[in-house]
This record gives sequence, structure tokens and C-alpha cells, in this order.
Amino acid sequence: MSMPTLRDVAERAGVHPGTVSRALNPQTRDLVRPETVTRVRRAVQALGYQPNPIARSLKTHRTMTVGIVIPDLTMPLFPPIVRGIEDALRPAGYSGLVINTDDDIEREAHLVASLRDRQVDGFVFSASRFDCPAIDRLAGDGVPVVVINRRLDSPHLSAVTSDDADGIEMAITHLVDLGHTEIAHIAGPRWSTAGQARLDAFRAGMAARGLDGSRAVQVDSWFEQQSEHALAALLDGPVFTAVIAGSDRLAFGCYNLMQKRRIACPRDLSVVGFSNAPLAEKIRPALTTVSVPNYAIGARAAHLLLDRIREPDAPPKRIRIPVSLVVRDSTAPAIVPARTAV
Amino acid sequence: MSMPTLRDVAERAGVHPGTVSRALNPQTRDLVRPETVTRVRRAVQALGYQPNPIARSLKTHRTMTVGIVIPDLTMPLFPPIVRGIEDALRPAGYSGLVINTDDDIEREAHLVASLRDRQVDGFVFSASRFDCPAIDRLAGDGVPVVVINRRLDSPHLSAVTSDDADGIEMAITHLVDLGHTEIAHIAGPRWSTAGQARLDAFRAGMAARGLDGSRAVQVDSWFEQQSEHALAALLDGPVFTAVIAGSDRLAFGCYNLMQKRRIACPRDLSVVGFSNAPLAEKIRPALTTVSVPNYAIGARAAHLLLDRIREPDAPPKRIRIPVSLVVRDSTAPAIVPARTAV
DNA sequence: TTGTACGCGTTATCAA
DNA sequence: TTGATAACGCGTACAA
Repeated sequence: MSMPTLRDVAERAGVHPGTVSRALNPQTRDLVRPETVTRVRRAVQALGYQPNPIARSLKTHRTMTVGIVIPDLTMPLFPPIVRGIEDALRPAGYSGLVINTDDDIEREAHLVASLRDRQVDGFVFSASRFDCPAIDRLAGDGVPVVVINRRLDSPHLSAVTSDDADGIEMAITHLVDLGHTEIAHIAGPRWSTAGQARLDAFRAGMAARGLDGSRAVQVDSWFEQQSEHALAALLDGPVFTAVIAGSDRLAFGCYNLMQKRRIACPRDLSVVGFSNAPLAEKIRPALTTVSVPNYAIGARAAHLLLDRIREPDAPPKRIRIPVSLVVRDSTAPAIVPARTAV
Repeated sequence: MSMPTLRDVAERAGVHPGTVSRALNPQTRDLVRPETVTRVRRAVQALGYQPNPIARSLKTHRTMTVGIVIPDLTMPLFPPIVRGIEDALRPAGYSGLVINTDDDIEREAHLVASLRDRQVDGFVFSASRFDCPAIDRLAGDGVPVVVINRRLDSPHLSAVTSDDADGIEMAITHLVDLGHTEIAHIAGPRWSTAGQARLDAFRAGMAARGLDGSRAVQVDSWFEQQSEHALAALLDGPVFTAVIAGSDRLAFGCYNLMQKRRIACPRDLSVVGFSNAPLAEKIRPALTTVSVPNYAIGARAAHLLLDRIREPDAPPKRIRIPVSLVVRDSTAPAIVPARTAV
């Protein structure tokens, strides 16, 4: 039942425990005679020896684990991110410990602390909000951290973000190419860095084309229902023929209201989403949306973190991952809307 | 930067390291003079000492962590389960390491092995499938395991399941009370123990009332689209006025098809779901469904696991958690359907 | 009631 | 190239 140890292997191979350690460690394997290595290997095989990571950690002060902090795992963008992180970590011998903060600051503090107790070697931290004390504390204590999905001011942290501005830019271009000039925007919550970045990009993009960027409403949460209300409010204002939603869920909310009001998509109103969630291609009409490569974001973040663990004093890197526009059936050439303006 | 150790505390308190250890460990605290304890405590406070769990584990062979194996975290039932587990674990000083197998047997094997390397003290294992080699291996190796969401034959394992049969029974009773006698069932996949259990319960419940339980179709996956096809197939058969779906998602699939075919819910067809997912109360019409207390399932499972860790040789327990029916707007009294029978 | 001393399984620094 | 030995930080018999 109890696992064999280094000493057991040494005994069976007829060598000293220290030699076994060297033979097994890739770093020091070349210090030991090849034929001894094979002898050790055979003993390892025979006994089914597995190095004890706890004893190793005690000695090396490294646990070969990293914390992965996620606000809400039920949001469909996170599982691919986590998977990207873990797949990038594995070849380096690291593995990830996922915690779900439920966007609760107290819970977050507790869970992060428990991971620090466990001596994780670093963190990939997904934070959507502007204020996030946990990150600052970590960084202040010199713990390697890579932040994802958050645009922030501090240049002392490594970070990976999607190129939100470019995504909005592509959406506007697509709509303008279809002949739309009156375009509205349903922006994500004020506390969300992504929501804010997309709103800024919308205004800038419209202004750059000499178009009116004032048809924008900011919601309080990413849920569909919020966006129903927002779209209803926009419909009370000046006419528009297309709407860019700050996320796919907000776009789905538009669908809901449009169905209730018998506004046809895309004939009466074109809709563009953001994220390319799994549902986007299944729903009818299939949603034109900005596709964010979440798996790649996770993978890049993991690599950045590994770099940071290896060289804590190297300057932090900030990476912006390119996005792309997936054109489906929710956008069509602009026609003069049938409903009357106010 | 480097954390203070037991020796630092001892030095500051003017006692021997061994004494500090005893003073801090609740098990042995009564062996030490109260005033010494307070002196130690003060030193701990002053230095911000935190026991090193790695060193402790090396000595005690316990890591105070348990593995939580989840097939697919994006399914909305799992986050509450995980949370229930973790909340029950915390007071006992344990914490959970979540892994997401994506229902991939190779990935599962790898991740479970990595947790065993890390010497987790046990597993809460959520498996929906009938065949699950990882569980058998774990159990065979004497690792404490509690299985959830899976009904299986082996009596050697502790398990927590929802009372699926009772849920279906309540659904049938509800519909019969509304005057329905022709009831169909869209059953979950054949490989799913829950799907099978609910199907069996449906047949048994209908038979017990002298009703026809043959209007049942089994789908291949839990996705909405599957259930659209299944309902379409059922509609080609004998007339029925209500359908019990094997899950909420399958019920949503029914909604989709009914919308396409202009079948009104609940007027033309009553629909009952299973799970009470968050969407169930938001969708229109709000879904009548069997509510499964996932948080409670997680919490019970955690307690069972802690028992098992403390007394590995005690007989395993199998717990069935009661469910309840939440009546909303998708079910109504039966009326003769307007469409013609085949 | 407290101090002593050893071991958990590994890595790292010496010597040989 | 390998062996001896000392940590890493903690828990725990045993002795005092």
C-alpha cells in the first residue's frame, strides 16, 4: 500500500539515494554514468516508484502548481480559457488549481489565501472588474501573476487581453459596408473593463467615420434581461438600423425583445454580438459576432506566467490577442426601417 | 519575503519548537500550560506565522485536500454542487481541488492520477456514465471515494444521488391531477444512469396507474437539439397532451420545436422538466420542473467523504436526496388537442 | 508541563 | 562519477 521511496529504489539498484535522485532529474542526469541511469530506471520500473511531490516541494520551495482564479465558471468563455492554461502548463510539468470566486470579494480573498498557503508558484488571474485588491496584494508581495480579460493601468503586471477595440472596429466596418449609418450600442456594465473598452471603441469608431456615436446605453449586468430594457430605451430614441451588443448574451436579449415586438432580424434590425459563445451559431438567426480566441488567451497567459516564474525580474509583458468577425445571419444590408421615427 | 517558521516563533516566545507545535495543534493543546499557549499565540500574531502545509503533509501523510471530479463544469448543476462540497469541507480544514474531465476518459485518467500524486485524501467523483474505470481503480486501491449523480450496482462505495424516481413520480402525479392521461417522455441518453433511472421510473409510474407508458424516446445527448427531433418523432405517433423531459435542456428543446410548429405551451401541450436550472424560471413560459437540491447533494457528499477519510473501514453509505416539484406556467389542465391524430 | 531527538522523502553541497 | 550528510518545516514518541 505505501509507496516505494527513493531509498527503496537505491537499495534495489545497489546505489546511493543521492545518485538515484540525480539519475532521475533531467537537470542532473548527465552527471551520472549512463549504465547507472539504466540500472536506476529498471529499479524504478520494477517498484513502480513515483517521486513524492510533497517532499520535493519542501526541499525546492516550488510546488509546480499555479492558481487559476475565475470569477464565474458557468460563463462559457472560461472553460476554454482554463483548458488553454492547463494544456500549456502540462508540458512544463505544472498543473493548475482552479478557484471560482463567484465575483465575491471576500470569497476571492479567502480562496486566494488558501492557494498561497499551498505555495502555488503563481497565478493566472481573470478579473473583469476595475477594482481588484487581491491582484494588487499578490503583485505587491512579489508573487508571479498574469492577468487576463482586464485592461488596467499598472504596467507592473503581465497581462493578456483580447483586442476589444479592434473587434468593435471590425463590427462597425462590417455594418457600414452593408450600408448602415445609424448604429446603436448596448454596452456592458460600467464596472467591467471590457464593457468600458468596447464602449470607448464604439464612440471612437463612429466619430472617426463622421457618424453619430451617441446611441449607446450602458447596462448593469451581462444578463439578457438588462439588454431587453436597454434596447427598449434605444427604440424610444432616434431611428437606427443596426445594434452592436457588448456581448453575445446582450445580443440574445435583443433577440428576445425583438421577438416580443415583432421586429425582424436582420430585416428590420441587424444585430452584432461579441464573444462568439457556443449558442451564437445555434440560435436563429445565427448571430454575427466578434470571435474571441479564449483557448489561445489561456495558453498565452500560461506561457507568460511560466516566463515570469522562471525570471521574476524580467519586465512584464502585455499581450493583445487579435479577434475576428464571424459573419452569420443576423446582419443584412440596411433598408429604411418600416417603423416611424419619434 | 520568506515565511517565518516554527523555530522563529519558538525563539520569539522563548520556548522550544516542539512546544509551539503542541500549543498550536488543537489535538495537543491541553498538554501545554495556558499561559505558555498565550505567549506562543502572541508570537504567532507578531510574526504572522502560518504553518507550512507541505512540511505538515510530509510528516502526517495527509494533505487536507480532496479531489473533486466533474465531467463538465459548464453544466449549470455543477457549480452549486462544487460550492456545496467546498462549504462543507472548509469547517473541517479541508479544501477541494476541482478537475474538469470534459467527459474524456483519457483526460480523466490523467487528471485523477495527478491528484493522486498530490496525495489528495479522497475524491468526490461525479460520474454520469455507467462505465467509469477511474472510480473502480480508486476504490480498488482503497482511496476514499464518494460518488454523486450516479446510480450503480457496487455496494462498496459511498454515494449521494437525487431521488430521480420520486421526481418522475411527482411529475406524473401533477400531470394526472391536471387531467392528463396521455403522457410522453423524452429520456436522457442510454449511457446516463440518471437518464435510465428516470425512464424506468416513468414506465413504472405510468404502469402503476394503468396508463400507457410506451410514448418514450431516448436521445443520444442532453442537448436541446436532440430533444427537438425526439419530440418531432413522438408527434408522429399517438396523440398526447403532456410531455415529461428528462432534463430542463431537453424541455427547452421541446419549446424550440413547439415554437416552430406553433404548438402553444401549455395550452396545446404541457411540459415538465428536470433539474430546475437557472434558466427554467426565466424562460417563457416559466418551466414546471423537478427541483434537485444540488448544493445539498454536494454538502452531503463532502460529509460522507470526511467520514470515510476518518474511518476508512466503516461500511459505505448510500444517500438519496429528496427532490421537489416546482410548478410554474408550462403545465395546465388537459384539453382535447386541436390537431388531428395520425 | 516542557525539552530532546528523530524521521517524513527529497534535493543540494560537500568530499572522495 | 558517486557517496556521505545536511537541510527543508513540522509532528511526536520519549525523556526529563
